[in-house]
Amino acid sequence: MPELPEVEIVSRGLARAMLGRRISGVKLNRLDLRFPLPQGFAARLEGRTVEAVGRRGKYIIASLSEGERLLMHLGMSGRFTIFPRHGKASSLGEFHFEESGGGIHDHVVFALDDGTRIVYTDPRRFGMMDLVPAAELASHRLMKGLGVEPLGRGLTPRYLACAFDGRIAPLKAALLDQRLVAGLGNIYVCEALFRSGLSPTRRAGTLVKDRKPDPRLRTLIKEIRSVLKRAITAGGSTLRDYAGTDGTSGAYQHRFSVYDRPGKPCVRRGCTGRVKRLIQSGRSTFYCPVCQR
DNA sequence: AGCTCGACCTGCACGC
DNA sequence: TGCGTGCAGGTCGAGC
Repeated sequence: MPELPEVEIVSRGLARAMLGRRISGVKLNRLDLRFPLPQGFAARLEGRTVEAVGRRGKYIIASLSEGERLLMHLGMSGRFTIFPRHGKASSLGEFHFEESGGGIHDHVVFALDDGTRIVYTDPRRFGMMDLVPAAELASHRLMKGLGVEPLGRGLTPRYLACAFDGRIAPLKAALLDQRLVAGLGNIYVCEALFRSGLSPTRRAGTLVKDRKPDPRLRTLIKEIRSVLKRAITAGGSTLRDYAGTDGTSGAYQHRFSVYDRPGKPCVRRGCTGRVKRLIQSGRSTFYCPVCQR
């Protein structure tokens, strides 16, 4: 799935297509995504104007007229594709407008007043959508527990020291915990830890001394931001099914140092280690046991 | 409270 | 070719 960089790119793509547009119609092919779509979903969207599209963690939030907020998550395999009215230039290649949104996993289709269609496709249906009044967004059960934005001001060595203090969970697991930092996923945690020279198996609490941040936390934050920004610039990472809203693949997967490279030599200059794969809390971790400590 | 694991769902790559 | 197995970018909630 999409992690923060991929979600950010999708969010920008949606903003480009939807900003200032009125939703003229909504077609629901399936109501059962990760959670059932809320009552009256289509009717509550129709006629609303899109005033903003943004991201919080891995959630995309569209602000609609009359104070409605459309909350969306792509899960593992969710994807939005934008079909302009005269959709000939899309990188998806040739297609017919009438056929967009008719695929077996095309669950939701938004039609905009300028003829654009936006299709939500999600084979595994781990994604979700919900519609809530603006005033209730912050207290939404999926929003309220989210931690700081990794690219925002809130992520500081002091914050991480506070979050990690006393925790025996592996550093990898702590960074994947959306309640601490919102938006990191399996790929970019592996990559950021590699670049930081920190072992994913180290207990998170070992980077806190007397409630003060270990200097390596500053490096970790720097590398987290660096890897996320580079990935955004590269258009995200495409492993299987991620694509931007224009159907194009990302390119960051070609830049992985450790992710999905088990057995390959460590790319750090002078390091003789090989990338190792192990399972942590049910998910693959890739790292160099020699230079990550 | 913190942590791990199973469950959710489909598709694909692999080995036999 | 066909089938079984394991794996996949996430995260919620049960159970220890």
